[in-house]
Amino acid sequence: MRLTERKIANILRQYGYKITPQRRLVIKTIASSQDRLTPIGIYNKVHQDHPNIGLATIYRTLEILAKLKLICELHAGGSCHSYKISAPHNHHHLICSNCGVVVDFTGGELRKVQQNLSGKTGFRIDDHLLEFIGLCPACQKT
Amino acid sequence: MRLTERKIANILRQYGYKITPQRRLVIKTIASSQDRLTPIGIYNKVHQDHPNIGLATIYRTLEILAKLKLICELHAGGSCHSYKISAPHNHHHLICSNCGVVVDFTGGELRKVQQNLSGKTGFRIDDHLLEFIGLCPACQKT
DNA sequence: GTTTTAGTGAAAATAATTCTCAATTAGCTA
DNA sequence: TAGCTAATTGAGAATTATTTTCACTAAAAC
Repeated sequence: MRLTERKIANILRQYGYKITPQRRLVIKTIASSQDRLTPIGIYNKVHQDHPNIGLATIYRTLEILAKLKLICELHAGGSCHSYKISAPHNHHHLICSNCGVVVDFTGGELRKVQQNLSGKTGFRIDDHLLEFIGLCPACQKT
Repeated sequence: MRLTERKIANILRQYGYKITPQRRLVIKTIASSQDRLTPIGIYNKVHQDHPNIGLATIYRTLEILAKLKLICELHAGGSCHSYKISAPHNHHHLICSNCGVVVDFTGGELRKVQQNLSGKTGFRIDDHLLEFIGLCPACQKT
């Protein structure tokens, strides 16, 4: 079920987007990173080997990938606007505030909370955001 | 337990910050708003009656209030960098994606999840972020 | 009231993001 | 395989968001 570069490319194609070398590079970079990456972080990584990719292209690609939910945006721990590859539906994130590593975990625990909340408030709840922040085992030692 | 303008002023004083008219205005504006407000949103509101307050002062004040956890930053539903007054510890937010109204709710449901996650991953978990996003009753009708 | 030091506005500086447009190219069609 | 067409690109300009600088002001302690 894990999203690979190839699967993402196929999905993009399905939606009518062209598969350009630049888009491949962005996807590969995100898919192969353990950490969350900012637009400029991605730019810097890609730029090393492909110095004439433009920053605007990074932003444009991220916009598409986020819209199709192929990547997700992380918020906790200071840095909004950083991204990682999506994991299967209903997953959340555990982020190391020191090294930035992101661990996915799944959990339907929120369904009950959500129903309860919806009943009490009358809101129609569409989505939620759950992130934990802390220190990974390696960073605790140092 | 609710944070009033006066309580916030006292806390600021305790921490050695001066209570200036500008800070009062920012605090009053946030404390009296049902919605989340962006820095510029706050600036615009305050600016109407007090045209010579500077935007930098808004940013500086928000920084202090956030550091002392007297306001909290909201993320879900597109607009990062918006703020509302803090509610008691262990509260989370339910946000209307249409009108921006924010409802606080409390819930210790996450304690178990957190312990479990900590046990499994070895992370030392320090904090978390939980927000629900949807449509409030009023906005569902229109 | 005086003093001290933090806080202020205004403008400049920096950072982040989006837009514009001419040139290029992916992917279809013959 | 070559040609066509619309989507995509890079470069830089434009816009927006945020932070810094600095001379001046004012809050709070005495």
